[in-house]
Amino acid sequence: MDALTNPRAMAGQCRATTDCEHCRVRFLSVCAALDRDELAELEAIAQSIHFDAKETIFLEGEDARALYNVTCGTLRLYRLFDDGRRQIIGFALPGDFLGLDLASSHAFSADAIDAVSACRFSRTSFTALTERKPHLLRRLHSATTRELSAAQDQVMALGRRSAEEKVAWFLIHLRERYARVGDRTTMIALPMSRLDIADFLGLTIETVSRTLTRLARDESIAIDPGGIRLVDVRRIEQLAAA
Amino acid sequence: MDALTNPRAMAGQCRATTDCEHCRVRFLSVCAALDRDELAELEAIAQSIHFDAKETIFLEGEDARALYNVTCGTLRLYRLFDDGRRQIIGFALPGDFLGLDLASSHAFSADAIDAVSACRFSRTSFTALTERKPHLLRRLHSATTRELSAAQDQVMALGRRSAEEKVAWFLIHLRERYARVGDRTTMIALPMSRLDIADFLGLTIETVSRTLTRLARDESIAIDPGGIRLVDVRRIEQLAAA
DNA sequence: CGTTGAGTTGACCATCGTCAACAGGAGTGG
DNA sequence: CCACTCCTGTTGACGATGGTCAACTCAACG
Repeated sequence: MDALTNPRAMAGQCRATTDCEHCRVRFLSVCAALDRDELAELEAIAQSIHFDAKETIFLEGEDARALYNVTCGTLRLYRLFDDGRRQIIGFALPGDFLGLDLASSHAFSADAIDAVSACRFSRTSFTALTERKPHLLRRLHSATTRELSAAQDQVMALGRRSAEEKVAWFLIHLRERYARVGDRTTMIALPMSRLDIADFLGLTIETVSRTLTRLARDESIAIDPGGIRLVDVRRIEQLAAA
Repeated sequence: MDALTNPRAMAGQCRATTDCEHCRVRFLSVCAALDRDELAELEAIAQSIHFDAKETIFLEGEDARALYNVTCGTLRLYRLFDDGRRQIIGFALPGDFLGLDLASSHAFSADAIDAVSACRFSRTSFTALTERKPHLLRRLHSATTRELSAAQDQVMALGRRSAEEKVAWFLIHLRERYARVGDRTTMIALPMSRLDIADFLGLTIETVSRTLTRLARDESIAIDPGGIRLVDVRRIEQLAAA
């Protein structure tokens, strides 16, 4: 398993740094648009920052003073309803960028699930940089497009599908995302809790738990500490696509 | 009721034109970024086009040869599952832009619900124009951001909410969108069928129908031919936000 | 005047949510 | 080192919400 996606291997390694040129997520992220000189400009306005597990990065509605480029760890992005129900609208992984919209206030809340490191940019400096670098803006636009497509995938997953299909989709979806930063293995790390998964899929924690145990009894998956191993990949993929 | 949102009033008026300067949706749309000369450039590559009700504009996966700016009418945007289930991921209204991502293939299918007029741009010419006009790109980016936020709103609506809450949200959501092009009235035109609403909300046609009749029995709404009238706006808003 | 398609309503049933109990591991304090 | 709590996850019993199947109405259209 790749170091970027293995929670155990990551634990000791989640260190902040602003050495862009040797950054692990450089080619995945918005920064990939920049040449060496431009990268230096970006590095000049970047601050490296670290969050412990369960720390809150920002809250929905707050002034967006900064943008973040995640270099390691996992975050949950969510909104709350008036009555306290929580909907998780995504998990941010290494390479993901928070604040793509350059909006003046945050559209959702974000907190660290495990230890997280990120590059932090002040919104005003970053916005100024996009004024001067059209291809950075272009890159930003294509990243936003990817986000949009991810949101639409989630809509597909939530609309009128069974719990089993949702959970299978979640596993495959996470696997594809890990594949961007590492290998596409059959081992899927789950740094998030069952409650997080439930709030992401519009299910309850009990249904998630039951569905996973049922899939495990079927020998479609195996439940390992810290993650899931896909045993019958084909079957899970079929459920996910159905 | 505003002409742009009244299906009856629109029926005879849905005419194609490329007179940008007098375009009704000019200030709502991506074009608003352009000054007079630039608008002329855009007009030069625009083609006006008309679709009858039920015509397909494009299919998911097809080569995206063109982008469209809707000037009147309503479209449904959707994706199909392998088993034939359909998920509607949005309705396009006047002022909406299809193809914001500038991607080479369509991420979803689109067809006309009622009569639709649009400005059509070849993707290559439009992309070329964005190369020369950074503020057009900027405008494109902010439109994509709005789309993203709309998709996240839909995720909020689909995750673990009751049928009543979903339907109420749909009505309020549609009302807000109509408000962008016209007035925020209590009368909400529903050009789309019950099946369209069901496929948008992840419900069945029967549940949508039952829920609407229940809300009508409560005197929260009134079901008129061609639309819904909000009687107890407060109550519907409460349900929608819950 | 028959056909077709959209919408409504009813009866029944499955899935998933709710409530509750329990297991096991991590952390804490005596 | 053990007992205790706390937290997460699992499992069971039960019930409600919403899906399924079917019948029916009504308007549009030939």
